[in-house]
Amino acid sequence: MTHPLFHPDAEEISLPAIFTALGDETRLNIIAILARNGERAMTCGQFTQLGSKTALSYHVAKLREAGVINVRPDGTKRFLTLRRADLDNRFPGFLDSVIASASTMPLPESQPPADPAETRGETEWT
Amino acid sequence: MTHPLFHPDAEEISLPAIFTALGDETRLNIIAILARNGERAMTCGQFTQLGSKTALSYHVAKLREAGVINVRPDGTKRFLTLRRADLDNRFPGFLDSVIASASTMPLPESQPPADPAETRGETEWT
DNA sequence: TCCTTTGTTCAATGATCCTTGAACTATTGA
DNA sequence: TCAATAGTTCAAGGATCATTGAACAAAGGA
Repeated sequence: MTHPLFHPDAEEISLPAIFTALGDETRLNIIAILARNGERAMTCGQFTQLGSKTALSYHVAKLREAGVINVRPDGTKRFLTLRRADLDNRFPGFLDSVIASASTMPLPESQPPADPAETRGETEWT
Repeated sequence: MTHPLFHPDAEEISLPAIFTALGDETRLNIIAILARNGERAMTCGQFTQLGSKTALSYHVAKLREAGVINVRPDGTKRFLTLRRADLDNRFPGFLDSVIASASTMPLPESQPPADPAETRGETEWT
């Protein structure tokens, strides 16, 4: 990456932008899977059930630009995490209720078990 | 109205549809104003600050079709209410967190004081 | 009855969205 | 150095979206 990936500052995250980002089934599923995975980071490659490589890249960018997730490049991979702290700080209770509601939705298919190498050392990332 | 207005059943309300409906500033403002007004119903005419007559009709229909609001025709008016019970039942805590978050957003302009005749007897409507 | 109020419908327009495949970049491992 | 991996970018496509003005419909009041 010549440019670092753009992430909005916490105080710039807007509610309509979040809703727009979550108003798509693929993206809502990404969030649901991320939440289900605890604090561990995940790579785009773990979401192939949800769409093509290109589509995922597109949707992940939307979530990032809306401020919902953080994307940290590492080698050829991108580690995705929910921006829990920022969202909780800005809209307390909102993310939890979204996750709780989203977890009642069926996922397209269960994900393959995570490769331990892919989540190593990711829990302390902010 | 030759047809009664379509409203999705409570169990048909989908999360992506709600997000899509709320992912527009005009519609989010409608919700914020409705919430701020307590349980009282409001008419489209009370939202003219948010857009043209035609635009409001469009956005109100979107919110209704997504299951976020109830629209009850009465004479030449339409009384709008949040579908609090249905949403709370289906996605507990979600609406409250949306309202709490949305209430931190500035509204385009303060609404004129409600005409008492317009809210008479509306609090028990479900 | 006629006029006003309130909101809907329609067609048109431009914008934005989502998906696709092909081509590309960057990094890693052999 | 060469090939594989992981993901991005681009252009094109069709679909949906939001806004506008003009015409319309339904109800209520004078």
